[in-house]
Amino acid sequence: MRRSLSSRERLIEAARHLFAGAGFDATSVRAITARAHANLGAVTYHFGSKQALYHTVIERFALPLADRLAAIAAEPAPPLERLASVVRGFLDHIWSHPEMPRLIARELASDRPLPSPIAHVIRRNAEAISRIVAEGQRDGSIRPGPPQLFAMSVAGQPLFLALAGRAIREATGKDPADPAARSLITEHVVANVRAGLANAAPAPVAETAP
Amino acid sequence: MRRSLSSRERLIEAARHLFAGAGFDATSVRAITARAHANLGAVTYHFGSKQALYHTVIERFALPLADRLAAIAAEPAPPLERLASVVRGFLDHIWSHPEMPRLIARELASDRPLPSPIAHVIRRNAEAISRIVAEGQRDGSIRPGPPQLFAMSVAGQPLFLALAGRAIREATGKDPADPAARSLITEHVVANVRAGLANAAPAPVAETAP
DNA sequence: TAGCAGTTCATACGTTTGTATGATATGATA
DNA sequence: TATCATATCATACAAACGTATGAACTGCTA
Repeated sequence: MRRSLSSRERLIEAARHLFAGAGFDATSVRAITARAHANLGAVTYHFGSKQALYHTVIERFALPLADRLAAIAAEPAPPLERLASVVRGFLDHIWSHPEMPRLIARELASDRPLPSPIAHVIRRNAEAISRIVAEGQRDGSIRPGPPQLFAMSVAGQPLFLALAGRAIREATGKDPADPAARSLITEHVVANVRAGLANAAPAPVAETAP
Repeated sequence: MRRSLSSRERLIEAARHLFAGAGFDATSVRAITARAHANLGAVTYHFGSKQALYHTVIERFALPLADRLAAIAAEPAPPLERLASVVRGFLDHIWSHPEMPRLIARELASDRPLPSPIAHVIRRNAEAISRIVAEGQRDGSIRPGPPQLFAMSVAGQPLFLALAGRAIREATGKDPADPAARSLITEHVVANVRAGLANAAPAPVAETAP
């Protein structure tokens, strides 16, 4: 844990790592402060509670991701190309925030209400992707079906593949920390999403505007 | 909690529900025994420890799933059909064991070594699916690419869609507990996997044996 | 130098945790 | 009825937990 960072930042960094690895409940305030080289009271002082620190950790990755994907969704490219960009952006964001899929997975698995930043990012991304899919269905480039389910598949594949990094390492011998393996995985998911959504029949020519 | 079941079975049932909803660490032995209408000492008596009860819960769904998918994989059908059957079997198993994806997601997210029944079922399924994919690539019905990554996508989509049931309910208004919604989701995943793996070009005729 | 806000520190408190213990109850067998 | 393994029960215990408290330290401003 870098001593150069402020105590508050060190706490966030330590908490992110420990929450992702062991979950909220199995991570003690004592473990966090020890890893951050901070005093036991530091969490209460800087954040008020362990819960509040947890929410801070989540906001750190959730808000930028929502913004990033919204920007991609607004690009002036064909729907399938934009969806490929969404997948690339998603995975790129995950590679630089490896804790994200683990924290999200735990929250999705949980009975507790979703922390609001997570609920927010899921809602925004699902809507943005659904809109792209619907647009592609209108112009015939994407096959028919419920856009919301397509959206779950588009977002779910990057999330799950990252989450299963461990299993992938065992099954393929490739370490997802290695850039070559990362781009292999990225290209796989992009190709899979593209092939999964594309209209098999050559897209019928959309009626030209009068 | 049905009183008709043996105390041991009631403990497993209660534990499965609570572990899935709150995770291992946030579930207390007291909560389990209260839900099972059993005495506090019952977990120690019947299983030896909370950990051992957890492992019992996991084995209950992991072993049957591995057997089931292995049977499907051995069927004498074309590779793409067998993969569709794998997806259906996977989802069918999940619908009757809704706790499964939640428990698996938590384990995949965790730093701890995978409990052996989970590691076992992952390994067996990944191998079985990879073999089908490789076979399909040989006969030209499945597009080229690393079979292990295809396997992760095939298994990951049912798992993730089930895990995201909550988000799906919010986004689509459909409750995955409803059979109609279930078959909608099942058919979506089947179609998605099929389209994602199929060779876009018409399969080249395999050389006939001499 | 005095004062003060911001931060760090050691320590204490009341809960909750998983497990151990020994007494009691139950139901089949002798 | 006596015996015995199996099961249930109420308690006890030490450890770990999140948080609160008040003293000590820090660096800046008056």
